[in-house]
Amino acid sequence: MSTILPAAPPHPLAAELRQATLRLARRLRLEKADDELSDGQTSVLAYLDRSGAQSPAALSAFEHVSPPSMNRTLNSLQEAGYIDRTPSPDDRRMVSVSVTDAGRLVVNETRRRRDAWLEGRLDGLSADDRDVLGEAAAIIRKLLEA
Amino acid sequence: MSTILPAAPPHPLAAELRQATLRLARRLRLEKADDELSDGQTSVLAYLDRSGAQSPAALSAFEHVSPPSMNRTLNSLQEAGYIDRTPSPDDRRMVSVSVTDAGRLVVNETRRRRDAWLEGRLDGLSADDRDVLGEAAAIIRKLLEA
DNA sequence: TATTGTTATACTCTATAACTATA
DNA sequence: TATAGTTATAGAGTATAACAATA
Repeated sequence: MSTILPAAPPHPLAAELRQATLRLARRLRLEKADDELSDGQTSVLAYLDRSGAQSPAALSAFEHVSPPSMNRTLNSLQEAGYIDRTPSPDDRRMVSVSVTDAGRLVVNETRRRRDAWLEGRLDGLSADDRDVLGEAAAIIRKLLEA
Repeated sequence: MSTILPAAPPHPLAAELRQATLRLARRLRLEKADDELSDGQTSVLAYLDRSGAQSPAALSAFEHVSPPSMNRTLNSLQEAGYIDRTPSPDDRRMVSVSVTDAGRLVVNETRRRRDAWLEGRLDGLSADDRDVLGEAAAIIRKLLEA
């Protein structure tokens, strides 16, 4: 019987989940609607679409990016016609950034492509495996909100 | 009874899994050992560590990056003392890139930090939920290899 | 001549610091 | 004077094209 075990990872779960998540995310990010859009632009557009209009400051905080860098990203997106900038009537220093219809189209197309790729892979799994993934997605959402 | 249903997503599973994965990956990537290292440098170092020595061409293919860009990344990593480049004795055009001990240290520290953050979140879950995540990680690995 | 890696050059993305407008 | 946003400038990261060394 083993008395003293060599130091083994106490929670291989974290390592497995980290690996699986980072690799799948990496693969998913390859699927995009508009190859002209950078990852940052894609991400900002998706965030604006699901959270509604936001200030540039809020966007730079969410993206962990400096205000000038976000400003540049917004310039590109506006030039492409994917977002609008409207000054606040109350405090004219503040700006509200919102997605245009064209922007929403790109966001949805990107989601569609990613889901299509993913569905292709999910089809090869058993119903049980798919159930597990569905439960896992819900648990991860809970974990992120904690 | 409903006869004609409005177009509903046939597989919400893909959408849920996509969202959960991208968000968790985003959060995990924030945890790094060396803030001086870019995401690309961090990724190359981790890949070299787990796959063993690789050619620059193999690395640029894996990272979906051009050979000159990878060359620049390797220059930075070599300057930092995290990798070695050794020409092949057989074919002297070819170079083998490998992680140094210092590089391995950084890789492991980054993994440790990400796992530590994740374990903190996993502790708040039930044993059942953790089991589901463990199974999901294995399924995702299978899915990526398919 | 083909291939592996690297250098040359230009462009995009990001950051810090300075500036403008509004409060 | 403080704050939200933007512009100025400079430093990384990336790409295409050209080059060097080896096969």
